[in-house]
Amino acid sequence: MALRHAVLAALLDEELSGYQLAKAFDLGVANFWHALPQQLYAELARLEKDGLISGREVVQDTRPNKRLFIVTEAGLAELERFTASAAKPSSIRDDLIVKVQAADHVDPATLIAQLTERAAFAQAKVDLFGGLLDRMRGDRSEEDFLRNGEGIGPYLTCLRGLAFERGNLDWCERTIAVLREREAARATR
Amino acid sequence: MALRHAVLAALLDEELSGYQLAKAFDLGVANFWHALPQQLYAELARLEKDGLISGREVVQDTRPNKRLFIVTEAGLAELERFTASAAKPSSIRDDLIVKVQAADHVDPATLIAQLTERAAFAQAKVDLFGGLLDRMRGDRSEEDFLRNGEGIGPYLTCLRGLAFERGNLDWCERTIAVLREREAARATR
DNA sequence: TATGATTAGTCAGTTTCTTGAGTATCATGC
DNA sequence: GCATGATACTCAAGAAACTGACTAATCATA
Repeated sequence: MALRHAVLAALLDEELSGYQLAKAFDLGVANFWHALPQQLYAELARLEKDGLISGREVVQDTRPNKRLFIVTEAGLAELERFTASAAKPSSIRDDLIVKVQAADHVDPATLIAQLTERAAFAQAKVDLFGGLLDRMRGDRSEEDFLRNGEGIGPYLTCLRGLAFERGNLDWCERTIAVLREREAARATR
Repeated sequence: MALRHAVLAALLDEELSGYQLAKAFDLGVANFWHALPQQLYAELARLEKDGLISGREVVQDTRPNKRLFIVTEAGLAELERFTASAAKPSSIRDDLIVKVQAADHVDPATLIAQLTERAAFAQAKVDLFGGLLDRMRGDRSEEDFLRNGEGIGPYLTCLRGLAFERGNLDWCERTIAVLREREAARATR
């Protein structure tokens, strides 16, 4: 039951529709969780049923109507309770790392192609997160913003996302370089 | 079906029992995947049924008997196929980051406690991975080992694990510092 | 004027992961 | 001499996540 709390946390700062939430949780801005639209709509229904969020219908004439959700008092209390509960340690779960684990038994060129693709993806995320941080910070310095600003939660999680993707990028580049060097060494042997 | 390939990759370098695998995939050395014993035993059974690994009974007199598994030719081919298939981008999924996302609405002291705990955990992992890397590398330099050594797959994945935990550690410490400073600023206001 | 993309969602089915309990033997420490 | 923990594994049930298909309107573009 952690998606539950991720949704609550996302709805704290803005009133969002299921559709908007889905965009945020899809590959993109979701630097602190990931989920598919189906999961989110289901979770929103459960959260509303349990009184942790409340939705209001917004009638639109040019677009289909939508429902916007906000966190209730009960929802905030639930988040507070969640925050105090023990967190399980996060661990990496990544196809690409599994592939590299098998590096000694598998075609290096294939691996390099995969790593290159991932590096590009990571770079795009780094740029995206960089931009998001700039926007949140406005014209203030990071130190000033974090000391005195409002809404630092999203900023801090975005910082983690940025560092994570930088880590991905560095590792991909390093690994590509290693594999290339070994290929070159093998060719001249 | 990625646990499947994670198990195959883990069995490439050593012949392991389900129990040993479980230890590796539990909180500990599993720097490239995570799974519980029940999942692993089930996956091993499936893999053997599909002919991707083969097990042999080892009779022990002081301990319960065990079955050791190795990857078959078919298993290696399956890994090769997997390596060439598209990898889905990995994303973070972490309770603690959800909690920090809600930082503006939640008790800072609770958050700091959680972050401190996680920082200690991350530090332990950093130490563990550092030691593992030393052992794999032996007396060679990292450059030399990665250029000419054998079994660099596990080394490279361990490097990613190390960087990831360093990232966790840095972020926890930074976030704790920010929360403390804001607490102090609030107290004097 | 089709074609595809975007907004806004729903439904069904399957796989994967987690929780919890249980079995059995042997070694170690108090 | 009895509790604790390690080795080695199994079974069942439930929660969470993923796959894939589907409705229905509007807007952009070629």
